[in-house]
Amino acid sequence: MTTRLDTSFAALSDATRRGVLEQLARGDASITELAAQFRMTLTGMKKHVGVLERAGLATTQKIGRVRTCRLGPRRLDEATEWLDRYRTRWDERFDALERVVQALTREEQRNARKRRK
Amino acid sequence: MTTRLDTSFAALSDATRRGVLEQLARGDASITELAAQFRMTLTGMKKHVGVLERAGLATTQKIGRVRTCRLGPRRLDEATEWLDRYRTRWDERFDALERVVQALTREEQRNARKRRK
DNA sequence: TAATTACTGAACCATGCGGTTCAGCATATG
DNA sequence: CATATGCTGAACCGCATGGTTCAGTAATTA
Repeated sequence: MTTRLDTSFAALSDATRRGVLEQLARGDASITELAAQFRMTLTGMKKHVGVLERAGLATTQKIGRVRTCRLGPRRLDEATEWLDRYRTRWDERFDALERVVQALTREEQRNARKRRK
Repeated sequence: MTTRLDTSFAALSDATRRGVLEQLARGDASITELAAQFRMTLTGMKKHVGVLERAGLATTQKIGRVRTCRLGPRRLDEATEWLDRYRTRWDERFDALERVVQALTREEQRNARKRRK
């Protein structure tokens, strides 16, 4: 089973596609324009845009002979949400670890003082 | 060129690996335990752990014959950072779009009122 | 109408991914 | 010592990916 989260993260795992998203955030662009900017074939760029489209990160519309690409619905929320939830637990875990380390350190210092006595 | 961001996002694009991370957030685990939980070969699970390790999301340590896996350094910050930066611009863009739409709507309403006169 | 432009689809290629099996090797356990 | 356990590496499989070329088709422009 391949979830939407899978396709979102997979779409983001390519530098070219992240670049395209950043470009689209600055304004709509045609396939030709994107292909030129990233030094790539039209066909190649179209595939990347297809991936972004399937992940819901971009939408396209063909008017006349030019296909205009723009940012899609805010599907990134899912990815961000997962990272946030996960990072929280991660941080909790590291904080707990730190507390243990600090406790051990204090213990160590007490023992050191005791030894010096 | 394949950046660290690439490998981070790629590592997160698989449901099994995200599951492993969630599991590790609840506590350390051996390869055998993880393999059992996700109904998979030891070899298969080891590969997943390897991917997480290479992405800096997990670390492992072999003591005796068991390899214990735990969460790695907070490498996720990079991914979160990118998403945040990107989402900001995204939202700005959508907000701008909304303002335009609203402006057009108000214009439309004014015209409608004018027409009714 | 002729030429150019913008995209599209099929086919191909090398590489990598997710997963397996199988044959080991090292460490515990009886 | 013998056996079971836990992991590891190599090799394989089917399929997806990132990219290309080539041969179109449809829309503009001269």
